[in-house]
Amino acid sequence: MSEHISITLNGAPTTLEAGTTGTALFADSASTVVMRVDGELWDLARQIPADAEVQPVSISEPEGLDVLRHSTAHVMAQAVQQLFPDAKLGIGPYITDGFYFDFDVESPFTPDDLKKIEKAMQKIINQNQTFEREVVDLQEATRQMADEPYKLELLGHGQGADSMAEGAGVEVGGDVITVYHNVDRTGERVWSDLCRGPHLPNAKLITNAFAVMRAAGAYWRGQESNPQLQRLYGTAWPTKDDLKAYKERLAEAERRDHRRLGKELDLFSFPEEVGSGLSVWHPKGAVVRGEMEQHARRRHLEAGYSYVYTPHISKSDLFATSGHLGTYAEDMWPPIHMDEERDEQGQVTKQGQDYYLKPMNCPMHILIYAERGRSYRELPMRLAENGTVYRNERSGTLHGLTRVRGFTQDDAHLFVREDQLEEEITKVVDFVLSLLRDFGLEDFELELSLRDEQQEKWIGSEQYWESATQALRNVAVASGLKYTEIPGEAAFYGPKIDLKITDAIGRKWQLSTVQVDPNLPERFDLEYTAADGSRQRPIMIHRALFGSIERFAAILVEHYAGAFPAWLAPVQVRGIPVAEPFNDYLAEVIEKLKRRGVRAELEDGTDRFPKKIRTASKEKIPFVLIAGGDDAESDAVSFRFRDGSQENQVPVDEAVERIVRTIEDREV
RNA sequence: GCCCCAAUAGCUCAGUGGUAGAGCGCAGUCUUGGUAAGACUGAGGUCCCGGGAUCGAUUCCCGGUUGGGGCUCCA
Repeated sequence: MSEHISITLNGAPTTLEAGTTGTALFADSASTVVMRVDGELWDLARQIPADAEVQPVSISEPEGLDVLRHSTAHVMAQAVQQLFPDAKLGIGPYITDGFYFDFDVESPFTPDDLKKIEKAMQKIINQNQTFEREVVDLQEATRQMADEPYKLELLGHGQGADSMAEGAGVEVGGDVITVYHNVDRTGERVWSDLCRGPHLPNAKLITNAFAVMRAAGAYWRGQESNPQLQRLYGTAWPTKDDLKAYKERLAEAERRDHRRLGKELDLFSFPEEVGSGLSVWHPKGAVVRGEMEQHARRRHLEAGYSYVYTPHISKSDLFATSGHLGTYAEDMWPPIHMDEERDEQGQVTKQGQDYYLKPMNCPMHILIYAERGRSYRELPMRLAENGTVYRNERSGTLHGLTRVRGFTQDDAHLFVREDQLEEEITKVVDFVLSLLRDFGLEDFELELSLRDEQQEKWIGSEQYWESATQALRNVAVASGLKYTEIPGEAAFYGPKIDLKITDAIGRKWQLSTVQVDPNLPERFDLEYTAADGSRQRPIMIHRALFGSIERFAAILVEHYAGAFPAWLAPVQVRGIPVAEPFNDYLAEVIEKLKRRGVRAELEDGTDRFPKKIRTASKEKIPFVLIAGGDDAESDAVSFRFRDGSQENQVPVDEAVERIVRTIEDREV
């Protein structure tokens, strides 16, 4: 005699016997790993309540993958504590493409340990362990976690428990406290963790499509003042093929890595003698960079920007006025102390001065504005500079060209009247997008950093915030791009819009930033004379487009995997004669191209023909021109393109035109 | 800055308590006839730097430099 309840299953009303679990309901769907009950993810083993709205969640959909990875993290932690009984548990959430788990252990994990852990995990998985959910009260949770100091802290015991670390939400954070037990075939609880869940019904769903990827240090709760734990990163996928595809994706990213390609293609380097995070650009890299700069420069001039040049170094007063020495000092290089004189006793007879390398260009541009009185007729005034700045980045943060200690910003500062703000912001964002598209980037996302409700944090008038925010929002909407608003992320003086791009293999990069700033004009007491003769204060817009030219070049290297479009390619054309007798014939063709401004060269070395083809191919040269008997007879050349395709006996003049046109049109 | 790992020829990397190797690249010679590696010969090394224990260190230990993976931070 059983009671029935009605529920909504996948949107359709249906009835069930009371007490039915998800396991029973979805018994014939092997890929279902959890269920969504009234919008929340539940373990299948839970009983479905009356009137619930229920949907199955498959292992291969995003939320199912999260669960798979979270459960794999539990299995890993179980394996670690099996092998290292003294290891204390930190947190173990799922992340993009995988998961991690933090441990407090005596000594860090070795590569050998990782293999052992993986093995132990496989053993556990093969045992068909299940995950059991237990709802407990604080007291019971405390009792069960008595040996886990970090878990106790999450439960609110100990210090610092009030500030929740990111990721801690997977441990606690629901309405109730739950502990998950790993239960073996005999029904015995073999491992437990404080955890919100949900989990897979059975560990065997992990199959063998998982891997422990690497070990790294990580601070407890992400705070430097906290103890450093050992973090193990892992990944898990529904099938072995998915895991293979993931590893292939990583391998592809490695092949495209700008540090690797930068060396292989002889673009740039970081000489140890120069110093950490400081790049030098070799001839080929300088071509790519130079083309980028040249093109951007032309576009800027067309858009009404004026280029300026400013020094790399300045007396401290400038950065005191700008406020950088107050708020940004930690990121600045230590000062150079100049001009101090002392007498024989070592007493200072002439006071010295501190000079700083500039961490930003804005103060310099402001000085240009402030050099003389300005009229409202001069605004907007758009000052642009490829300005090299130096920042004292912490050594551990440096990374290839993307995070360095000296880099060149394609920086611009726009001085505008308040009534011009909205229009100018619109123009700037449109300009940024249009220029980035010239470089073959298409996949953009915008991020609006706005103020929040805490009024006292923000300076400036209501009207100013209103119009600046509205301008940014309008332009975001009009762009048709995906955008998110982040309240509270604005600088204290103004909102900003950041632009992120996704490259050819799906990685996201933060590039351009447009920031509204009435604060620096205030600090430097900037003015212009308005139409009515009154003195007014301009508003500044900071804008970097590539962000850092070096970093942007690196992004392009990775985006194109080193195979630059012809207009950016260090070598655009290589002529390869089929055999030596055709050297002179081909040399003439190359000469014609050079006269048209094409970066073309003749390969007249002693390698044999196929070897020369291979070499050109490895250098990713866009056009290989080949000439042999058939070509010479008909006053033609043959194309070999980067993809291996070819086109034979193209008349020389046509070939030249085609190459020149491809470069001019910035085609691939 | 903190934790871990690494550093050997121009590059990628083997290797060793008794001062060192491969492939590619480079140079030379002989070659060169149609789309990803012709053959041979050769040059090239302060085994990152400094200190220590050792009869002896590129190898072991300590410190530093640079790079890498993370944490944190960010263009």
